[in-house]
Amino acid sequence: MVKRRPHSAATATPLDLPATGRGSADEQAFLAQYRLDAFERPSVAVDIVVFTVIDGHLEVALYERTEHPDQGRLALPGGFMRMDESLDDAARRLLADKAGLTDVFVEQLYTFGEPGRDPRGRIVTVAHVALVDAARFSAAPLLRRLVRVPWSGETGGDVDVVDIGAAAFDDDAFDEAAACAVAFDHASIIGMAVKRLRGKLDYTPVGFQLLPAEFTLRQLQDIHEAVRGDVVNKDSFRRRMLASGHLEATGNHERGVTWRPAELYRFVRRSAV
Amino acid sequence: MVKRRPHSAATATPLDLPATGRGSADEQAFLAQYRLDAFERPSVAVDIVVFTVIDGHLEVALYERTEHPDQGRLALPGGFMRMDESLDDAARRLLADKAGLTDVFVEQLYTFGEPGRDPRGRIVTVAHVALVDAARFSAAPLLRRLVRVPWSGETGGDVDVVDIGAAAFDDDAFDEAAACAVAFDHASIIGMAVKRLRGKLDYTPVGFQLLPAEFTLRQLQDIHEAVRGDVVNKDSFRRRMLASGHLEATGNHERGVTWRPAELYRFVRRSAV
DNA sequence: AGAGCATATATGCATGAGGCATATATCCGT
DNA sequence: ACGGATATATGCCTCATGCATATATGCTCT
Repeated sequence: MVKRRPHSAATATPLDLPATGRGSADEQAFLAQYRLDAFERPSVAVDIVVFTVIDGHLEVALYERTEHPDQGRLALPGGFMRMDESLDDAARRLLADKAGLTDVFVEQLYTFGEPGRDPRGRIVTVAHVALVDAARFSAAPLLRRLVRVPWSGETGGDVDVVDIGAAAFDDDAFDEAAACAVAFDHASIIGMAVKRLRGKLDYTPVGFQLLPAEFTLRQLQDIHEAVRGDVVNKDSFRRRMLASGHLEATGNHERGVTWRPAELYRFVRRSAV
Repeated sequence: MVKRRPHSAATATPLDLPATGRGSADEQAFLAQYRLDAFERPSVAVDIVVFTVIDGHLEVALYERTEHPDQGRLALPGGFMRMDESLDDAARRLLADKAGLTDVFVEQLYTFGEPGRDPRGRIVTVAHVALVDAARFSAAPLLRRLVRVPWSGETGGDVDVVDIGAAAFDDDAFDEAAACAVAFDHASIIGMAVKRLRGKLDYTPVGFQLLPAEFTLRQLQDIHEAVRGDVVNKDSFRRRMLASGHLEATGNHERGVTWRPAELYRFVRRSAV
């Protein structure tokens, strides 16, 4: 039994079109005269934190700004949302345009909207996280920058970005390198992205997104250790991963290593039981 | 030993004011002529999912829309962001205006920006989650509506909203009640909010936000069971909570119950070690 | 007042996952 | 053939959790 509300307008309408419901003539009339621009509007941007793990280090794709504001500082790839696309679509479009990356894992992270975060005016940015394997990351036409997260637990917050130069393969030099200047609030965005990635790693199968299609258990462990910033127990890690149901042995083995070759696995979506 | 990069500009400038850096005259000039409104902009709204637990059921604050579009349907409290406030500030302001709630736990959830989600035009909404104890929720001038989450694991997705009438204290009638019509994509927003709340409950001390300042372990367990939608082991729950370091015994006991009164605890922020 | 009841609170034990050590397997280079 | 390095497998210890049992403490009813 559906209750019917009294008509707000006395006009007769066809039976199948409710007087005031979704799609009604009444609503159509309302929408026709509705002025959305009566309110002032901010600009909406989308920024993407592209992560990868190279040589055991967590890296983020950053480019050097050539224009004002914050000219010369490092910034996340991003841009303004278009009126005909969803936020996810905007992130994927910008990822393809600015980094040449397609078919990557993209997920919305958080929306930053402090009034003073951009000197150009009121710009709200919807930050996203993308995960790519090292080979595709290196091939992308973006500067590679290492991110060193100050290990203060799970705090998030700002993150130090260290240029990846000669120090790349020298941990001592890396530790002494000075942090680069980061544009806008992007250091804070990266900080939250690292925090989120660390959290997801424990209870969702997301580490595979940072590896090629086939990989060894050691490579997967390296990913986890680089993201977490500490070492994990090898045996229990192997047991846990193999028991998760997300791994499938390919029967192939790694080649060209000087030790016993490990078996290659691939990621399988766990059956929905 | 810190390496120094060569200057990009050869012009002599005062030592403290870089030629092109943040706050430089060059940047000022750029900003003065920058036209942010060259791009079309969407409207930015903020919606809040206010949760509480009453009589063992997870409830959400919804009101019936009196205007087009989706007139007569149930909707989340919300509104448009102002140009001089942050997103969190907007959420708190709207919570106070629309529900009379202040000093509550508020956290950003997710931003919804599908092009067709609002017939009035392009409106991006930044959804938030707020947690209130039952007493304050009931006193707020909003309709109470029960939310029944179809227990399909962690899927999120749309959620059935069931009117809380005579069925409130009768689980059988509640199960048979038909779902109410929900405006816009708000059923989907609530679904994601439930999913997020369930996830946070396991590894962050957030359940306390749904209780008064002093509470018994049984009340806390009821919160967890209502949010998770299943039963938890009483003994291990007590052990885990007491060992978490978040609980502090007050020495007081509950009154007016017909059984042995339980001790009252209060929430303490865990000391930073 | 005392029995009965419902719940809180405490203790002991079984089970399973993770940390750790040891043993064996398999590649490469010399 | 042998050593080096790592993969892979197995067994043991510890701890968190699930489960059962026992005691404590308020109320209600007779």
